[in-house]
Amino acid sequence: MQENTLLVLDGNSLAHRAFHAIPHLATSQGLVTNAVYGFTNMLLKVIKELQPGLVAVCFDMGRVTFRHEQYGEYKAHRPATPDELRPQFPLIKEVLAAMNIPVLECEGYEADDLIGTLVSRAEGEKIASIIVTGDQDSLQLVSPLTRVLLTRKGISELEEYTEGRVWERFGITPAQFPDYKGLVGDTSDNIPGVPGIGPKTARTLLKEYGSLEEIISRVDELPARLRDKIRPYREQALLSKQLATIERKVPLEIDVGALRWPGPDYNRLLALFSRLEFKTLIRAIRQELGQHEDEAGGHPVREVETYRVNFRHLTGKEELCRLVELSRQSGRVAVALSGTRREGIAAAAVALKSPGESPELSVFYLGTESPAGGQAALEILGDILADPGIEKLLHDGKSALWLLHRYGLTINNLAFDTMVAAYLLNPAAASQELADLALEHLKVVLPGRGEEALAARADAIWRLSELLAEKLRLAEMERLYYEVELPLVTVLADMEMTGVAINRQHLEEMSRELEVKIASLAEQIYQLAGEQFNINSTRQLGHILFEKLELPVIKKTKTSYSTDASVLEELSGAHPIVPLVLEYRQLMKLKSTYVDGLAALINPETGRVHTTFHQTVTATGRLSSSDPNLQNIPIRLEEGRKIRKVFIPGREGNLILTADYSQIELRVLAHMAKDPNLLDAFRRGEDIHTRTAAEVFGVSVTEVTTDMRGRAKAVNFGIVYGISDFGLARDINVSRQEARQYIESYFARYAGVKAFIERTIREAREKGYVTTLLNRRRYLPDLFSPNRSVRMFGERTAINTPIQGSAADIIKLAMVRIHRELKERGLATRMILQVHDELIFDMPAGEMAEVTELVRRHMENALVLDVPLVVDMKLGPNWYEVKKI
DNA sequence: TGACTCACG
DNA sequence: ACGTACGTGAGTCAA
Repeated sequence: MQENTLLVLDGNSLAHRAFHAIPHLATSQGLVTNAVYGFTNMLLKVIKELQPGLVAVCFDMGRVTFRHEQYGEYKAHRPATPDELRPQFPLIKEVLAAMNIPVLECEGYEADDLIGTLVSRAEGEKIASIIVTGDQDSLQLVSPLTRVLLTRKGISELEEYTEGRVWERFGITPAQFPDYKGLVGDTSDNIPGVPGIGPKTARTLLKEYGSLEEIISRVDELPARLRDKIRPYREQALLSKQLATIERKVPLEIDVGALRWPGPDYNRLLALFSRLEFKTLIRAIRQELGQHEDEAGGHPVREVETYRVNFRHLTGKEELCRLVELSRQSGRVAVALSGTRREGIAAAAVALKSPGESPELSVFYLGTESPAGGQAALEILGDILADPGIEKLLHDGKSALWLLHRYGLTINNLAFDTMVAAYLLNPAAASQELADLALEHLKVVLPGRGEEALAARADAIWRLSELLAEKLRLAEMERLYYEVELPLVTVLADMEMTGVAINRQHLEEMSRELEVKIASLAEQIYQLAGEQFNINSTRQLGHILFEKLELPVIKKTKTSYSTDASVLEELSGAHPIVPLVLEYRQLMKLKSTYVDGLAALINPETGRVHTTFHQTVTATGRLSSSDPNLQNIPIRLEEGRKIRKVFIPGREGNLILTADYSQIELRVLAHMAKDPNLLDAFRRGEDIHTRTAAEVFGVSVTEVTTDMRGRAKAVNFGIVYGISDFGLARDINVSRQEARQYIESYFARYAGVKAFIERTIREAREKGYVTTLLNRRRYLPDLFSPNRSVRMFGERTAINTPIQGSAADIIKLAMVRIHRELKERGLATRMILQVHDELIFDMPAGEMAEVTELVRRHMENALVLDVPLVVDMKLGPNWYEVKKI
């Protein structure tokens, strides 16, 4: 700690910098926070680096300062503070209050003057100062005891100015800054200076004469050219200097000693950050606090209210049996597990309510690994979890199911999952971790490790369940939660555990074949390039194509030449190396991601891949899949499509059944928009793209060419994505004007769709969010961005999310019902994958009639829309050779 | 870790 | 004069 260092920040200057440096940031409720975030981030960073003993932040106050009295035009052309920034100042001051950092303001003075006054006083007491600002004017305050950190492009990069550095950079001493400004002026502050005198002349003059006053008193010595420039503007120059001079004697009552910094009020800070949804900052603070607590013999941070709960560590058989009793009496338990999928369950904590007891909520800890009673603890846990008469509340129930899986244990009656509930309340949140939810909703910091941490988690799950259940009710998402998302947790767990069988021999064969092809392509590419290089490196490839071979540059990326497929396709005819690179890329992708990547994830025990489905990741309500991602297995190009041959049924005599919704998103659109033309097309069972082509091109359905249909298909896609002429033009390779025409004639023929789009955006602006058919919600803070392109992005999202999200609602509802009926009927067919509009099953051939009927019935009737939902089914010995049935 | 590229719906 | 299609995850390079 630098006990005798004073850190002073220019609040106004830094807030402005942060506002312009941080692209856009807002809470889920639309509160704009970019400047607060940027400012806070920077503040925490400098404090951490500099460890100052004294801290203050200065702000401007009052529109009129003493400088305006000296010169009415001072800062006359300064643009008004943006509307998005102004309300962020009080928030910044709240952050400072929570940080225990004094805010200094004085009527009629600018932040600079307060800073000047503070550092002058500090110097008087031999205290070193560091000024952080984005304003060059402060450089005049640099001295042997005072340094300035100036923000450089953005806000987090700071450049340190000592006396030496000021001289190097500007060729003047810090004290000469006002003189310099007096000559050169400053357009941003509307300080006039002397017309015709630029930085170079000013520097030379100051080097020779030292000060502006000296220059003026000896103006006759100057060469005629300069003399005539300066003489008529003597008064203006002196006034300019006066305006640029920082006042160091502001009548501040505060003493430098009073700025001694006691450190932050962590509780207040965390509560504020959770209100502002600064997740990363919260995590950083929690981590820092964790470190402090771990320091042996160090001082635990007492002012932080880490959440502590009383709990009982159960060991004896009797006590454990008693827990089952208590759980039954309670009727519901919140359970937190610790451990990993590799190593198993290490411990569990159970929270339950004992009527009449005080406190009502009791928490129990069970060590499942301890030699004494570990086995018994696990059995007791298993009994409680399996008992359908006891409601289970968990955070991330699917992970818990996986942890229990190896012990042959499961959960019956999963009554609440806080992770999934929080996701519905704000699907765009960066994290749904329990610690973050506890902070956001319960305003407590969960402890990091140990028995008390697990106990606190169980307790928090109980409290969050009650809180989030009420929030779901208020948001009218109870049906979506209890009928779809919550039961889906178990469905997804079953799908993951079943896994997908893989033909490993076939996969290895493909790997060898690809290896040979890739090596041969690489050889040919090196030949044509005249050297060996890494074809995978876009930088090296760019060098070869655009520098060595001098091919025309079509497109640039932020950092260099673009070499993506669209560029290479355009260059295909220009040099024989280009098509080879395209083919190399394609095969390389297949080998590394799909062939070798997939092989690496085959579980040696089951011979299958067990993907993870993520239920709380996407902003729209879709699922995602990882490790491996089985939702992006190639299909569009034949070479890649062959990968699907390795996805096989898990048992002899089984088949792969696929069932996909036909045009589900356009059907959802037809239903939501109630457009007569679109409704009619689907009710008649027409080919939707052909019909659209006929409408847009004004021909009869029989006259539609392949090309017309292709364009119409792109228009239909575009509508769903929130269309733009630019995007459409790029996609189908026509002029922007032509794309514009297609869109116009589309909207002329489908006026209901146009009205739907306008209505959706309007409602989104009014409410701040959009909803799906089952009332799934997505907040759209982008709609309120001051940045036009961000705002338009928000508008496209407003269109796409209800459509994409409603399709997700529908297929999830179908999945829950299909899973339930397969189970009820005791069928051996297993649902193994979901790919957004498609379900894939591993099915005994003998169950075909029953299962196809069941699947179709649930998928087509998941929701009743104004148009029929149509499902296409395919059957085969693997995922490649499936034939329509 | 971010940028780039590319696979899917 | 901008800068754009919506939603994901994985592999690779290069700092």
